This record gives sequence, C-alpha cells and structure tokens, in this order.
Amino acid sequence: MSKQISSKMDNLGETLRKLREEKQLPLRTVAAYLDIDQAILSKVERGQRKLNRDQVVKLAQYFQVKEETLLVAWLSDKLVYEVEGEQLALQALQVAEEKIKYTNLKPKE
Amino acid sequence: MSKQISSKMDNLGETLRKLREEKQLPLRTVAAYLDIDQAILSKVERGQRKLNRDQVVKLAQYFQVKEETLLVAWLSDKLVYEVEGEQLALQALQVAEEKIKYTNLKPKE
DNA sequence: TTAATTTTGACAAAATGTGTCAAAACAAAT
DNA sequence: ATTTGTTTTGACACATTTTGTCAAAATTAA
Repeated sequence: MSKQISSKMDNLGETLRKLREEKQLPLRTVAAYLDIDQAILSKVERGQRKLNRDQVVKLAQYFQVKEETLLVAWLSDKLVYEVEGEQLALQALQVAEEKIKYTNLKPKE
Repeated sequence: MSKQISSKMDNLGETLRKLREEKQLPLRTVAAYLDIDQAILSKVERGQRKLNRDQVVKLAQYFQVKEETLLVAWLSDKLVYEVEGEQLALQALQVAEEKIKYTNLKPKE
C-alpha cells in the first residue's frame, strides 16, 4: 500500500493542534513561547494564518519533533495555497518538481 | 525518452521573450497591450517580476498560444519561487501533489 | 553618432502580511 | 446558572511586499 494520505497527516495546523492537545497546553502557553498573541496561533491551527519559517522551527524544538516533519507540512501548505482553485494545479506542481529536480542535478551556473 | 526538461521549455519569462521576438515586437508594444510600463515586461522576461493571472491570459490571446501552456509555466514558476533555497523543496512539492490529488478525488466537504 | 530599444534603480501607491487587543463564544464543572 | 479558563472573532495598526511609474543609463542597430 502506498503512503497514507490524510489532511491530519500533513497539514501544519492540525499537526500543531494535535501536538498541543497531547501535552494539554493552552494556546496562551505555546503562543507565549513563540512570542505572539494566542489569537494568531488559534488561526494558524485552523489554517487561517501562516507561520513563518523560524516559528515553525521553534515549534519543532518545543514539541520535540523532527524539524523536517513540520517544515514539509508548512511548505506544502504554502504550495497548496498557491495553486488553490487552479485547474492546472497538478500539472504545475509536476512541472515545478521537474524544474527543481533539474536545478538540483546541476547546481552550477 | 522522457519529457524534455529545459528552462526554455517551461519558464514563462523566456517563453514570452521568444514569442515577442518571433513577432519582432518591441517591449513597448506588448507592454502597451497589457497596459503596463515596458520596464515591468522587461523584468518579467528576465524572471525578476511576476505577472498576474489576468495578464498571462491576455498574453496567451495576444500571442495566439494555448492559455494552458502559459498558465502552467506561470504557476510552476510561482511554485519554484515559493520553495527556492529549501532543502525540502522536492518533498514539499510531492506532498502538495498528494494533497491536491486527494482533494480533487473527493471535492465534497 | 544618431535613433530605437532595453535595462536599471529610485520612488510612490496599493495590497498583503503580521501582530495586538478586547469582546464574544464556548467548555468544564462541579 | 454563574464562574473560571480557553478559544475564536473581528477591528485595528504597523511593516513589508507587490505592483507600477518614471527617467536616466546601457545596449543594439542603422
């Protein structure tokens, strides 16, 4: 069977909420750690706001999870947001992948 | 052999420059059609500025090429820009693809 | 060298992003 | 059922980014 696909698995907001609830922490506490208002964190967890890269990295530390996990969720959320509502989303993603693979292949120039 | 990969093939800027040069048009003319300054178009063709969706659609009309072609180039450029410099770019793109496939699968809810 | 085109960078205006604050809504709770 | 703690909402302010103009500099063609 191939990789499981579920929003719970990959969305940053839901992942963060789950982590926070596991530890029974109020928004207030986690928000304070990030030095932002709890209102923002509430919105982040429900996908209405984005965090910046540094905040995501800090949260990986805080919750003791692999930075990579949260960063991929964060980045892919941004990508999905970018192509939201586009018929050609999938094709664009595939072309973007090829472009990235290509530039990774020859990093010179 | 698989799909050819080259920046010329997929980048919006280079595609537009090629189309414009084929028709021997100065930046001024195409820019006027879009109702923007030629400076912007110059930057677009060299990848220093982005167009918006409507402008891309207008240019497909103008140059008589498939809208889809330019839109995929435009969208994928945006995606590449979004993950520029990220180690996890490829993984994020793949996850984003899965998310899109998934939501396309069940458009309800 | 002139004339046309393209490129560059300083600037302005508009749009978006990022955060605060306080009130409203919700949940637990016994 | 009111209290206490938490979460959600929306109005607001400030900062940053986008999107464009303009004119001068650089480049290309004649």
